[in-house]
Amino acid sequence: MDYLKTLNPAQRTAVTVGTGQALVLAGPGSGKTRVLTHRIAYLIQGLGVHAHTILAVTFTNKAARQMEARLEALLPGGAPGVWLGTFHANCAKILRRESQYLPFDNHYVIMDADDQLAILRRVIKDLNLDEKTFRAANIHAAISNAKNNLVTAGDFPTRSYREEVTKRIYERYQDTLRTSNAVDFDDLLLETVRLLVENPPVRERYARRFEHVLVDEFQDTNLVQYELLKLLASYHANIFVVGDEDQSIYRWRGADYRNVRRFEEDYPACQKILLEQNYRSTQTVLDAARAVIEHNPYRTPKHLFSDRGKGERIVLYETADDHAEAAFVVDTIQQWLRNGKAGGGDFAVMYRTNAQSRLLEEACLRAGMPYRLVGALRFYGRREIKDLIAFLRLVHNPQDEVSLARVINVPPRGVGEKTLVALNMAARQANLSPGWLLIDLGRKGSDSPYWGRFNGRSGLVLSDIGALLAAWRSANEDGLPLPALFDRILADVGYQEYIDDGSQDGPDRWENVEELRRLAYEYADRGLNDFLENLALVSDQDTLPEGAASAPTLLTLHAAKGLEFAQVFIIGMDEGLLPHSRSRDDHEETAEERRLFYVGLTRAKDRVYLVRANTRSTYGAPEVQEPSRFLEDLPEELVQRHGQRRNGYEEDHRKLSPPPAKTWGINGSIPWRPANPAQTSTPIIHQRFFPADRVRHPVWGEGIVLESRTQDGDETVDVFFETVKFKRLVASLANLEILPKK
DNA sequence: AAGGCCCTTCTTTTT
DNA sequence: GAAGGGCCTT
Repeated sequence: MDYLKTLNPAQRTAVTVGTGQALVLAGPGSGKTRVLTHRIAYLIQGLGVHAHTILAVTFTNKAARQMEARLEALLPGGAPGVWLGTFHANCAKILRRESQYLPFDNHYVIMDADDQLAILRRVIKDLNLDEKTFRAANIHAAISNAKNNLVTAGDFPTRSYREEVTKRIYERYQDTLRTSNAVDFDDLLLETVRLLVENPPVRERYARRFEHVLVDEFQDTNLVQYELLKLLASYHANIFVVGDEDQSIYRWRGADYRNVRRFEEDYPACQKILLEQNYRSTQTVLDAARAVIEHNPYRTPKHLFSDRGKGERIVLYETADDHAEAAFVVDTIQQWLRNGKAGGGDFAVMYRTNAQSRLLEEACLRAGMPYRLVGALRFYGRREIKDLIAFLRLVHNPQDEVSLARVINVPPRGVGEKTLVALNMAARQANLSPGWLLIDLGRKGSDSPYWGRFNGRSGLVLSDIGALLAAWRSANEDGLPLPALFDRILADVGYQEYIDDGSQDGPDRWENVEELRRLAYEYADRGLNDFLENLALVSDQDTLPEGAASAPTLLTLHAAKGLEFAQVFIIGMDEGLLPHSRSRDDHEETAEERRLFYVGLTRAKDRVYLVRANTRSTYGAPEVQEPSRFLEDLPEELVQRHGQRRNGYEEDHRKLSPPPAKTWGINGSIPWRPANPAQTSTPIIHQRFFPADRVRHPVWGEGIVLESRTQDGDETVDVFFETVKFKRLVASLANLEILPKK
C-alpha cells in the first residue's frame, strides 16, 4: 500500500481509521478529497471491502467525477461498482429502482427550477391569487425550504394567512407534479427519505447493502440529507464524513453546518480528526483568511499552517467604476501573460453574483483574451435547449404537463390559449392527462372519442401533434437510437427553420442545438432515460471542461469551492455585493457571506487581488459604493493598497500630491498616487508619469494619467483617453508626450 | 393566434 | 440592461 506513504500523519490516521463513525474536519487545501479517495481505496484494497457496498456522496457532479478520476489513478481499473455521485443522483437511482412503492412510476421526469416556477405561476393564477403578493419565486423558496426540512404539504403550518395560502399552493403544486409523473429537485431527497422511513424492508435492504457510507462537504448537508445518511447507515453504522464548518455556504438551501455538531451528538463514539496542514497557499493568504474567518462566532478554532513560506502580499485595488474594475483585472492578467511569468490557467476571477461576469467577459473580448466561464451562460436554460428537452421528455413521459405546455405550439402551429384550455378541460373530464389524450387523438383521428370535444380546426392541429408524439414514442420503443430520435424530432417539427430564422442570433441558437445533439450521441447506448436524468442533474456548473486549462476562469464564489488557482481575483469587494445586501440584516447570513469570502481567499495558491469600484451600475444607473466591511478585517501588514483613494489614508495622501486643479477621470473622481509604492516594482528606472498628468498619444490624442508604476524594468501607465477611454501602456513603447499642466 | 412594442421588475448564491 | 408579462395591432 504505497499510497499510504504519500500521506501526512493526520491524513493517514483518517484514511486508516477503524470502522464506526469518523468526522474529519479539514481546513481548505488540507487534502480533503485525497483523504476521501484514499479511504475508499484503502477499504477496497486494504480491507477487502466490496466496491458495490460503498456509497460515496458528493455535492456536485464535478466533485464526483474528480473522485472517480483519482480512484482510477489509485486502484488498477478504478473502483467500478462504488455508488459514487451527488445526493440527488444517488436518490434518483434509488427512486427509479423502487418505483413500485412510490406515487410515480419509473418514467418520472425531474423538474428543474424553471419548470417549478412555471407550475407555481400557473397554480397561483388558477387559485386567483394576487401574483404580486404571492410571488412564484417566494413561494418556491418556502416550499423548497419546507421540503428540505422534511415538511410535506400536509404538514405545512397554517399559523398565518400567508402560510395558509402557501399550504394551498404547495398542495396544488404537489398534485401537478404527481399528475405529471414528475418530481422536483427537493422531492428526490424527500421521497427517498419517505420511502426508507415508511418501508422498513426497503430501508433494511439498502442499509445492509451499504457497509460504508462516505460524505464529502458534510457541512453543507441539510436536514433531509442528514436524515437520509442516518437511514442509509442505520445497519452497519460505518459513516465517514469530511467537512469544514468555515466553508459552509449553502444555508439558503437549507444547509446547516450545525449538522457537524449534531453528528457528534448522534454518534458519541465518533472519531474526530483534524487536518490542519495546508498544501495550497502561502502563509500570507492563510493569515489573511484566518483574520477574516475569526470574526465569526461559534466555530471550532483551527490553526492552518503552510510550509510554503510567506509569499506575496494581498493586493487591494480600487477603481473608479465597474468598467475600470474589469479593465484592471484583464490588464493585470495580460501583463503576467506577456512577461511569461504565468499561464492563463493560473488565474481565476471570482464574484458574488453571476451578473458581474458580463463586464468581465466584455473586457476579455475587447482585449482578445480567451477565458472560461463557469455557469451563468445557462446552456440548459436556453430556449432552444429547453424546447428540445421538452420534446424528449414528452416522448419519455407524456404526462409531463410542463413540457407539453412549453412545446405544444413550437414552432407556432395555431395552438393558442383557447385550444390549450379546451385540451386541458377535455383531459380533466376524461380523467386522462392532456398528453395521453393528445396521443389518442393522434392515433385515431376522427375516430377518437375525444375528437368531438374540439372544433374542426383545433381538432386537426391537435391530432397532428398527437400523431407526431405517438410516432416518436413507437420509434423509441422499437429501439430507435437516441441521436436518430433527436434528428427525427428536429425534422418532423422543422426545428432548424424555426430557430435559425435569419435573425442575428439564429446561427448561434442552431449551434446550441447541435451541441445538444452531440451530447445525445454520447448517450446513444444508454438511452433516453439516462440522458434526461443526466440533463436534469448535471448543472451548468459542471459544463466546465476539465483538464489543464489555458485560459483564466470566471466563476462565482460558490462555484469556486473545491478548486484552486495560482492567482485569484475577487472583484466587487463592496458593501451590498459582498456581503450581499440581501443578507445585511441577519447575523447568520452575514456570517455566511464571510465564509464565502473565506472560501474565495483560500482558493489562492500564490496571490490574491481584491478589487472594488467606487461606483457601480447594479440595474441601470451607476451608484456609489462603500468598501466591503470584510476589507477591514485584513491586517494592514498583509495588504498593499493601490488605485483610488480609500478612506483612512486619504488625508495623508493629499499632503503628498496636491490635487490637480481640474477634475478629470471617470465620474469626476480623481485617481491619486498609491500611498505605498508597489512592492514588486524594481526601482531601476525613473518614473516619468504621475497621476493627473496630461499626456498626448500619437493615435488616441489627449488623455489623463490615472496611475503609473515601474515594474520589470519598464514603466506601465494607465491613461484615460477621451477617445478610447481606459488604456494601459508601456511607457517606452507608447511614445507619450507630457503636456504642460493647465 | 401571433408578433411587436412598451412596461415593469429585478438579482444572490445551485443540486 | 435583460427578460418576462401585458397590451396593442395585424
